[in-house]
Amino acid sequence: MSITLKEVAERAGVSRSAVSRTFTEGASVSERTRRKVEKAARELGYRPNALASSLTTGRTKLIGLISNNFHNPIFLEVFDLFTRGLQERGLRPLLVNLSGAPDPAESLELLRQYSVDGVIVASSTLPPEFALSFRKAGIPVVHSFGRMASASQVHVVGIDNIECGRMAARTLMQRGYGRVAFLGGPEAATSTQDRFAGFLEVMEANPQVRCHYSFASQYSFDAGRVAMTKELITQPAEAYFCGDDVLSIGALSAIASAGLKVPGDIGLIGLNDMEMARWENINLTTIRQPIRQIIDGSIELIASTLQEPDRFPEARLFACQVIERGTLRPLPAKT
Amino acid sequence: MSITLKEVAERAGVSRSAVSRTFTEGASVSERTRRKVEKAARELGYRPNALASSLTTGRTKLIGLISNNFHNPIFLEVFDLFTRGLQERGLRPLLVNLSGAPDPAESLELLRQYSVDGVIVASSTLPPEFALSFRKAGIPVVHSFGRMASASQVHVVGIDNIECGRMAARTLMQRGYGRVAFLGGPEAATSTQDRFAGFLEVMEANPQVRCHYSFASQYSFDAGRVAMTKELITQPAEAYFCGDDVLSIGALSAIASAGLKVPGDIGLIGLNDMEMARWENINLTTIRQPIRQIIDGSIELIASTLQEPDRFPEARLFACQVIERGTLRPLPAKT
DNA sequence: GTTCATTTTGCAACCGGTTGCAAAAAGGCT
DNA sequence: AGCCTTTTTGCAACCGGTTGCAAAATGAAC
Repeated sequence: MSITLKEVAERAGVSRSAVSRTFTEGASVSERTRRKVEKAARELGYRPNALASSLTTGRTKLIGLISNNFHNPIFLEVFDLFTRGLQERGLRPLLVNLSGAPDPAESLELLRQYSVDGVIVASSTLPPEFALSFRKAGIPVVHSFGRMASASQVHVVGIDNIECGRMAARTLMQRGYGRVAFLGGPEAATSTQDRFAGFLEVMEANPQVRCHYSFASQYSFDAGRVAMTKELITQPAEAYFCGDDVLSIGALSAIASAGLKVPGDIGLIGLNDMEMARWENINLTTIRQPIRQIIDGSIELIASTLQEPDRFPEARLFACQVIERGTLRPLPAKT
Repeated sequence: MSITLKEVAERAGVSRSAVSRTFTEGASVSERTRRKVEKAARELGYRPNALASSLTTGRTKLIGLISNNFHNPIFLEVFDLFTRGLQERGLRPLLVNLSGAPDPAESLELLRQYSVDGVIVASSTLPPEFALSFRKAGIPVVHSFGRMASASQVHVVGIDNIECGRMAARTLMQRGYGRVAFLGGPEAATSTQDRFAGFLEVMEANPQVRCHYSFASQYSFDAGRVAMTKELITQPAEAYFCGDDVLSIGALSAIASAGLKVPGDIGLIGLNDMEMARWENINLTTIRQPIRQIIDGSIELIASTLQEPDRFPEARLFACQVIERGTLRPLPAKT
């Protein structure tokens, strides 16, 4: 079916090695044979079989891209940037969807079977141990959007979620809210835990402000909507820090349905600054997570780790920033 | 690094063929050796190398998943469903992002190099010729969300975009709008062309209604916003059929910014029924495209084509349906 | 035209599996 | 036990490449 090395060799009147060498960076071939081979290859439409060569070279240029966040619109951008960035470096993303909760261990075996060169775990909810299992199997791995453990064994690229929690709390304090709440994603998600921890830390330093919390079942519009609806039944807070923009938008929707106004009746601050947050009909005040930098950093890191597998584990954290829009009451006038 | 066939064979005290056969469906192995081999394999943590075996079997179980729609939130769901569905059948999606406009021909070569078993082109904007180039190269291909050409050479799964255009036009007619417009995606997109054609067809049968049209530069929020902003500068129509929900939402945003009301001042109907369309703060009247069926159908079709490569090209089209929400004026009361 | 260093080339073995074939083992029957 | 059929097994070749090594070709220097 496909053209092979041998056919090109025959047509060019050289050995198979000669053909292989013409297509191998930095191999020794004379100008004359190179031209003969290239001509024959062109005429036949030959392209070396990447899988066959991987057998001897040990490199497939395949990168496992694993995620379980297929309900958060921000991840469309994440996939876009990852695939583009990997492609530009000649790497091929093999996508693994962990949403249906198939056994994570199984995905390791799967990617081993396909001898991927490396793995990117793009998830803010998977525990560090998951990424670690790849490293233990000798596969270079980067955990994007992951939790930064102090003595981490794997590369992590992302943000300081604890600091984001603090930042959100401080922002609410500045606005003078007297009763606030944290509306998190799934309690098992490391990102939720950390954002919550940072939030609480600041709140404990401000005991005059009442504070409570609840958790949505997942990072999705519907879950956010359900959680906020529950809040509205009992006594809602004056302002909420939602653990993610998509939750915020679900919450906004619940608030609108209840006939309440934002930020008049209830204030809201999200996290991520996803595309929809700036849509005029949403206009969400939020904390921006620098997606592009996180992804570029992740790709850069996995690429370097392919060259140098025993590279010391590293954490790259990027600063976040409050984006002022229309879902929090304005700062009180300066005295 | 990794455990190989040979090591398992030695430990189990059998030949390499015996080991290979234990892991090959339907090969002849006695119960006794199978057990010996399985024991040895388990102890060593052996997994056959999928790439190596693909060399002889000619099957990689890799499926190229190609798209250029990384700015339309609907595609997050598309990727979710595709990856899940493929995984369930033991197929692995190799993702190719055509957004950065890299040469389409290059992506064919790339996927040939990785000897994918088949290809799914998930795009409503790529021309039929693109999918065709894979078929010509002998690679099974399904074009999802593609244009149904009458004598198509490739499998197509999707909707009848022309009929959707008609449906939108009829819906606007029923509401008694006197001046309507089509706000399409990129003019080069087959889906836009077809939706436009259907729309025009009905409008020509209703010459009493004034009608004009314009096109956004791509299927994205921003492009929709820009296009509608331009419309508002000149004399806008009473109601618009937007070629896609994401355009509609951009348009909604432009309308809101101009201080106009929907559906009071301007009516809007979209196409897709993406998740955000039902968010209360958007609440878009739209035409639902049955994503799940399209994707299940695509996967089913590519899987069958792997078995039977010369299967006759087939088109599977699914019906669409108007979803009534809040961006069109209500039907006039019955007389 | 030699001689020697350097580059280019082909041979053959290998990467990790699969598979046709013939020999060996097992099973059935008289 | 002997014969025949069926199943199981290992050998060896192959899939499409790469690569160490030694031989052949080239080029430089004398």
